[in-house]
Amino acid sequence: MTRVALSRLPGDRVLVVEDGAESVLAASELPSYVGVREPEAPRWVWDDTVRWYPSLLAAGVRVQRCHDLRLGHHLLRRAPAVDAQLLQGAESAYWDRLGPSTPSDPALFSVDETAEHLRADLEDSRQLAAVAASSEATRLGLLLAAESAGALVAVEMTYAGLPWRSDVHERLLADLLGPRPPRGARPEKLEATVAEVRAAFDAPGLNPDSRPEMLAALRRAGLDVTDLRASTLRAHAHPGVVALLRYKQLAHLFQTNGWAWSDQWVSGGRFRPSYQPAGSTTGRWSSNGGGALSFPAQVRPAAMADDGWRLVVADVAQLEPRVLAGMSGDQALAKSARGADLYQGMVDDGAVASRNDAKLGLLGAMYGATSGESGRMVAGLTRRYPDAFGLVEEAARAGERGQVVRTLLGRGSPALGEAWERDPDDPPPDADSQARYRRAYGRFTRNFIVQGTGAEWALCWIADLRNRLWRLGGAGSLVDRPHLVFFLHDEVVIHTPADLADEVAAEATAAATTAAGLLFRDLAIDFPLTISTVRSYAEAGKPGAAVDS
DNA sequence: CACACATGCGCC
DNA sequence: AGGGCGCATGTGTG
Repeated sequence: MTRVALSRLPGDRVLVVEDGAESVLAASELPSYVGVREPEAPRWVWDDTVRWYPSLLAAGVRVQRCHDLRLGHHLLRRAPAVDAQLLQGAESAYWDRLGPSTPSDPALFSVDETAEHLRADLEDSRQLAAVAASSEATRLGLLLAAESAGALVAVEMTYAGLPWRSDVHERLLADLLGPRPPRGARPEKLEATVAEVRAAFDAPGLNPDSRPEMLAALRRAGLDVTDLRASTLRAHAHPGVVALLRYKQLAHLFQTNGWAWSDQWVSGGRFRPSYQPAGSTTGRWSSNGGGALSFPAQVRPAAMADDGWRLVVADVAQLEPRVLAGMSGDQALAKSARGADLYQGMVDDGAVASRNDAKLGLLGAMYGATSGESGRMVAGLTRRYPDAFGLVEEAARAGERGQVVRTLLGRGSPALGEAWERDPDDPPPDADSQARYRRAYGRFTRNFIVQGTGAEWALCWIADLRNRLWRLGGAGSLVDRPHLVFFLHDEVVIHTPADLADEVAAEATAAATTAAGLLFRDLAIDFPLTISTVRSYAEAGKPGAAVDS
């Protein structure tokens, strides 16, 4: 496949390198240049998708495939199967240091003038050579392609935005909090809750946001608490606790997803958060603006499709347990995974008494629970599913020995010590705390292989789905046809003309099959989706939510 | 004054 | 003595 490397040059020019041939364009010519090449679908190679793609999209150019060198560099540098020496060369130290940029500030990442003008073609050659020389070239190649496709999706989703009805959002806020207050003031209903809390604890002037003040007030009232978590407070029957819990809930809504949040992240009828692919060490995405990945259920009613359009919401049932079954090749767990509910499958298989036990046991195994109900379930299930439980157990032991682990497609975990930086001023840790530290790292590596491989499955899923949605056709640009508008680890939302919703749902299912095949080949693991076609995101997943049309 | 950290909550 | 994140506030530090 043709690769075309794009690098920025001083003076708003772009260096284009294809098969060793160099040419120079003015930056303003780039959209038409890319647009005209795009039907042939070369792979565009660039430093960071966020630095190139938004302006192309704004000019109406949709890119089919790319290679994101920043993501690739960080991934390959830590991949156990890659000889990191092969990534060394001209400017490689800059690539090592490149941090993420954001759509609102794409230049933020540049460390100095040189980093602004890195040669994409040189780094691309090194990455290609490093992959080719690796013992896991095929898997790493797939991972790089999926990661880069994810970077395209991330920029496209910020560009398109999640359809947002500010009137619905404001009505919701007004109902719960009262009218929008002046800057710096609490809304009426929140202030009223503060008054209730003060009265209940006989503490005029109490600031419920102050931890020391609040703890003192609770103790004076005879409540023996050392923290203010909702779960702790709920255990105490005191009239003030009810008011305090309501205050905490409303205050969180006001502060996190209230008017100020809307001012900053909603524009033109769209919620446009910023996504950061591979923002977490496991390869999961994170979000560095707008809080996309902690988008609370409370405000989802405001996410509404345009008139004549629908939201197709698809999520994978028990993604990580299924991934564990696939990567461990555990036949018994794969059998329980055959169906819509893996946990129920374990019950039907006679492995556990209840669905809840199954869930506790599996989550416990993946997170490294050692005690409580969850820890107790793990022991019994280990005998039933030795390959699956053995795999995470071995990952934990490797971590405790100080070894790095890798995902199915070859992403490496950060090393012990790299995972959590130590303060050099701290006294050297004693044997006890060293052992604790190693066990904590073991829990991390245990979870890393499953969470990381789950992220890889999801990347393959959205990458294939993105292409399928484009092929579904329709005329016009990205936002005139079915397109992804939200992604949350194991769930996607597609905004689509209503008459295409059924086809979109079918493509989401087909893409899940593709992803399963890419990762697990012949080991047919089912990844059933829960799909809803709705007007409002809040209706998704509920029985009877389907829109008749 | 800016900054880092702790706490608590949201999501998976 | 269960993994990964982001965000807001208050508090303590330089």
